[in-house]
Amino acid sequence: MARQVTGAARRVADAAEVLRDEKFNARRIELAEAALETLGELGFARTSLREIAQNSAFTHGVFHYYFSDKLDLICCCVRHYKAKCVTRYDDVVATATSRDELTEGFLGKLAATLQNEARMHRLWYDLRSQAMFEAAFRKDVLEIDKSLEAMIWRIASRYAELGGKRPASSPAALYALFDGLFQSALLKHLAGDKTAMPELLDEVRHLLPTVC
Amino acid sequence: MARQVTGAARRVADAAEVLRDEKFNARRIELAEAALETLGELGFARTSLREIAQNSAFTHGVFHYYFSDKLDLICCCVRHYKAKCVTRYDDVVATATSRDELTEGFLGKLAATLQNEARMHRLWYDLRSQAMFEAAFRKDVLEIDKSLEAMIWRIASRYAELGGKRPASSPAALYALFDGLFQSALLKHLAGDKTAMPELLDEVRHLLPTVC
DNA sequence: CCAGAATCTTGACACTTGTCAAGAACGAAT
DNA sequence: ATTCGTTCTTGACAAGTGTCAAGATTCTGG
Repeated sequence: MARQVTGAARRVADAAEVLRDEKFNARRIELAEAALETLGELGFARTSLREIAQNSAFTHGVFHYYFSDKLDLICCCVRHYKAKCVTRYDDVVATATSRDELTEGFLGKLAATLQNEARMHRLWYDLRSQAMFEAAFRKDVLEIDKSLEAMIWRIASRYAELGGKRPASSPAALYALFDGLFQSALLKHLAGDKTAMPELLDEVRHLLPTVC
Repeated sequence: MARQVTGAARRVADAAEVLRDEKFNARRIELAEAALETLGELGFARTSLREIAQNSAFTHGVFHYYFSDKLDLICCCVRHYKAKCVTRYDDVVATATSRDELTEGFLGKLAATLQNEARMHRLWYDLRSQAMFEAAFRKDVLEIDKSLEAMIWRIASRYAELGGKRPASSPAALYALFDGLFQSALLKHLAGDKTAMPELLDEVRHLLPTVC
């Protein structure tokens, strides 16, 4: 019977495989991030593997080394997307000690993200609507929606708490309200409507006291 | 100089041209409706002219006879879409004489449309998100959004009026709220979540008194 | 230094796509 | 019946696409 691998040798071999897996996953994430850039630029409908490759450090064949197919890549993108934005307002929530402070902080971040991350947001709306057609995306998209709903709930809860109250509406309703206003503002903003931003901020400023 | 056409002959010629234009437009609408069927089935990303043709009485070449290109066809579809759904609840608004009656009527129609017209609604969300990428769609999509906002406003106004009140929120906020809840319910419904419908109806039932 | 494994590039294949134009089919006027 | 205009079909073209596999390149372990 062949000599068995010693415990130490086994641990070394295991560690090497774990490291290899980590490198593999890191590359998958790198490719997913490149894909998100292109998806954000062109949208789901017009994003090809060759187009993604052109905006990355690799050529189109590499995707088939790391992903079973294009759909697998896009699913990885959707899953990775979550980590990008569901804690956007948490520092405002954590540091605000008055309603005015929370309002101004929240509105400041809202304005910044609408202005500076418009592509990422429209990508989110694109992917979410694709999830209605593509079953493979739904679980992750629903999970992200849940996280975003929780994010809005943390803001609303804190705002209400600072006034000695509780939010008047459910998490689902508050998320629908703020997300819908943001989406509408984004479409107008992308259409070049200069009033989109001030109207959004104004609307949210007026709504916070009434719903929380 | 050649004899001029008589007034009667001119009128006949003009009438013929008007009739020809009407037939031409009627065919454009017919093609747009066929396209909407396929768009509803497959989504914008996966809808080709050949696919549309297969689900119509024509072959792919006919689209280039009536439309300058595929984008022109899709724009016609978006414009035509408007006529389909922005008066969905008007008869409920017109006939209800109490808040309970309006609520039950509205919820009934909401349930029916979520159940029976799910594809049309996901198409709307698809087209609206495509409008963020494709400038040619934006004007029409913003117009449809305006009409839908007005539709929700008519319901909310009437509901408030039946209680001797006025809505507590703006048209934009109410539309964002109800549209967002509906969109979320649609995604869950399409994902096979049986609780989507009852949760939506319950949420709306609870919200109406608080926002109107 | 070398062998083998891992990683990536290249190029081909089959297929799809939008667009275009020739011409077939149809309808209307004479 | 014929001619002309309208409408539609057919088929081709160029370009793009996802996928696959051969092989080039790089890295690692012995």
